[in-house]
Amino acid sequence: MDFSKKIINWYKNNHRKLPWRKNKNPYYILVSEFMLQQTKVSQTIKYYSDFIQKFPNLEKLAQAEEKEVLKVWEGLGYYKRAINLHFFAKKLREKSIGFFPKKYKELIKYKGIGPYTGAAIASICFDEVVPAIDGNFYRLFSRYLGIYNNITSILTKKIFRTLILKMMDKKNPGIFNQAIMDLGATLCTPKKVKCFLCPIKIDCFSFKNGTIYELPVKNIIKKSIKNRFFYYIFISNNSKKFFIKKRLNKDIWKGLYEFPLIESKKRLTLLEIRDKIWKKYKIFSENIIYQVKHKITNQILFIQFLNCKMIQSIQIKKSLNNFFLISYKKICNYPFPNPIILFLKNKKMI
DNA sequence: GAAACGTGGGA
DNA sequence: TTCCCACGTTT
Repeated sequence: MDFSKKIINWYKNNHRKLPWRKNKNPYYILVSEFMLQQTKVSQTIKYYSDFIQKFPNLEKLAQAEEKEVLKVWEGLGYYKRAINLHFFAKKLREKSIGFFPKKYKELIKYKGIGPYTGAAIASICFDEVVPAIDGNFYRLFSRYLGIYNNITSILTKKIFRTLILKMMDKKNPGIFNQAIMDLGATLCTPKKVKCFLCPIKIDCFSFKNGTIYELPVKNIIKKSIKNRFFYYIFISNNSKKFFIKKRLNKDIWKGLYEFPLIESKKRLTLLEIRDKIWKKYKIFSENIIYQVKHKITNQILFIQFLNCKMIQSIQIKKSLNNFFLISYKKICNYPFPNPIILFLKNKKMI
């Protein structure tokens, strides 16, 4: 039995039962594949059903506002994915209702659909013979074939693509792709491999040589970590409203909402914070009422929240003219970054 | 080609 | 606690 036959047989009996695998509806695969970019299956499952319930099809997604889409995405990270997915739905509706690109080469023209996602959709939904090469593929094939090239280099990626294309099952490319992913996710894992259950171990280079953990090879470039100090001002009044605005800069959390902010490269004393808040917003702030350390790849955010009583005056309105007031009841309509969610939970507002 | 973009889990 | 790793696309 050849490689792809063994893989497909194994898949028939051992595949994971995932919510988006109930049929080949391209919209379901599209949503799941966007969520799965840089995200584990277990985390995706928590969001997928809510997303489909809220936006059951492309048309409903296209009609939605961006902040509704981001609200369902809240906490999942890489928020640009949600914006790109929404943009994709709107773009398709411009062409004609019901249209969905079916070819790999068409799919990867859209923002947010790269070689992996394009191939996953084209193969699973439309039976195109293209490998959906994700981290599982690099791990599994480098071990199986004994490839010691650095998998982060462009040349290696091309080599993998060529080799895998030859080994693919030409009749069931979608099943083949999903089978490799499942095998990589459940048996041929980064740690604690389960070779004893593997259907292809007898031909596996690394299994035969007892060198499973040598592969895959990747060059890890250690990057310096940037510290950032965020001071959020929670300006609330008696009628249970507070100021927020949307983050627009080319920075983290684009599209999410936040309170008025003072950012600094260094830690500030309470006096310095109050001074900066006064200079920027013409507001007297009070105390630090919550703090949280938030880590992102290559960044550590030291976030403190200050409270502040709202006094009606023309000066305040001017200095906060980019901000708008929302009531506590409307919190559920706006997407916020995780640290702000933590703050709102801590203050029992959600 | 390198850096940016988030979160969760395990050692 | 802290560190390290896993996970695709864009610019």
